[in-house]
Amino acid sequence: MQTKEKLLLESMELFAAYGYEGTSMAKIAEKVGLKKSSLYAHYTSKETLFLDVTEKITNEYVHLIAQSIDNNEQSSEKRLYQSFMIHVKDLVSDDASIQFYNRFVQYPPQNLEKELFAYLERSEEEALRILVKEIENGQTVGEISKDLEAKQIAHTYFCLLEGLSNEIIFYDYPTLQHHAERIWEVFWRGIRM
Amino acid sequence: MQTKEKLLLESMELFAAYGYEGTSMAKIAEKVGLKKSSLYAHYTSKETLFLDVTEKITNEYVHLIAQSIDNNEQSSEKRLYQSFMIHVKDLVSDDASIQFYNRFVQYPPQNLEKELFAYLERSEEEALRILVKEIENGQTVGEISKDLEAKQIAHTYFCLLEGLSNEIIFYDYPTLQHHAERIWEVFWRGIRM
DNA sequence: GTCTATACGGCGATAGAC
DNA sequence: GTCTATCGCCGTATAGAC
Repeated sequence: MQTKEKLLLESMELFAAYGYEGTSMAKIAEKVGLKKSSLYAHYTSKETLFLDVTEKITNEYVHLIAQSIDNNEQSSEKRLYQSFMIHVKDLVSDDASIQFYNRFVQYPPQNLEKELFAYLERSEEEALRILVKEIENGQTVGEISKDLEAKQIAHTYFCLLEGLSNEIIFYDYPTLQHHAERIWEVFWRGIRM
Repeated sequence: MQTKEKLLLESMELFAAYGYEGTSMAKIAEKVGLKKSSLYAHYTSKETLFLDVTEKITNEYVHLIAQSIDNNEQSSEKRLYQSFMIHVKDLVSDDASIQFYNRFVQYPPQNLEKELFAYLERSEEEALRILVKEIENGQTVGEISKDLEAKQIAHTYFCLLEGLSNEIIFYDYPTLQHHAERIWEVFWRGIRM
């Protein structure tokens, strides 16, 4: 792997775990196996490095949502459930890119809010669009109630995923997965025909 | 107000907004109206100040949950809805203590994880206990489905609140409130008799 | 209890040799 | 592109006068 790629990956993991201010260029350098001054041969500043990571992660996020929905399940219910559980699996398996995304959506570092927001707004809209499409499909085939707006349902879906992401810290994999299944049960009862 | 009280309050607001590493003793001092060296007459370190804030906030959090449930509505549905919307109102009205709580539940500062966790575990359990009690009551009087466990429903409830807290950054008050009402609709459909 | 002054370390970033 | 050396700044924290 190229040094620059490695730099993006390793710094992303540190940012996800310790935040922007909690991650120093020295720590990144150590993880990559360089001296910190060498990092500046690849990036002119910590800020530009962070924003490059952000760009990469927001693109991956949209891709992940699209792919998880595009599974081989027959019914809309099963497709949505599969997608939901894939996301949960990524959460609990310590997927750093998901953690990076969730962390900085909520708590952008000072002075970088504007640039960050530009990336995140784009990906949030795109992810919502993908989900709304699938839900409308479920409404058309008569699986999902037409009393609710597709957008409203999609918002609830993401809201639950984000809520679940907050609980990783308290529970282990089997517990959270079980928990996610119970939450899905409540959600599905809420939107089914 | 005593200096020490003011110190707790003002530093809490800064921690909530900018995180632990993002908040310096100098900034806290400036907000309180002191020089930063004077803070050390009240607290021996930034860490002990932060942990004192944490203790205060976790106590307040449990109190808030208890109080919001203890409203004058007649039905279980209305009591739970009221409580949900009070929490949402606090979220959108920039209630710093709620933001402090949510932020550090998810992203504890390095080296303080253990101490923080001790406080948070206690308050999370207590808050869950309070909600479970109200839900069981709703099941007894026949408003809420007995097909679901009360604990499972309570978890979903908190999960939605936490998910909603993630969205403050994107929406204004009326939008988020409307959004919360729509989410409640889905939730209630999911748990009602 | 609050101030001024200061210690000391870590931070992001740069210069220049190889 | 990576290194050593170094800069200037800001972080937490302390000493001592008032």
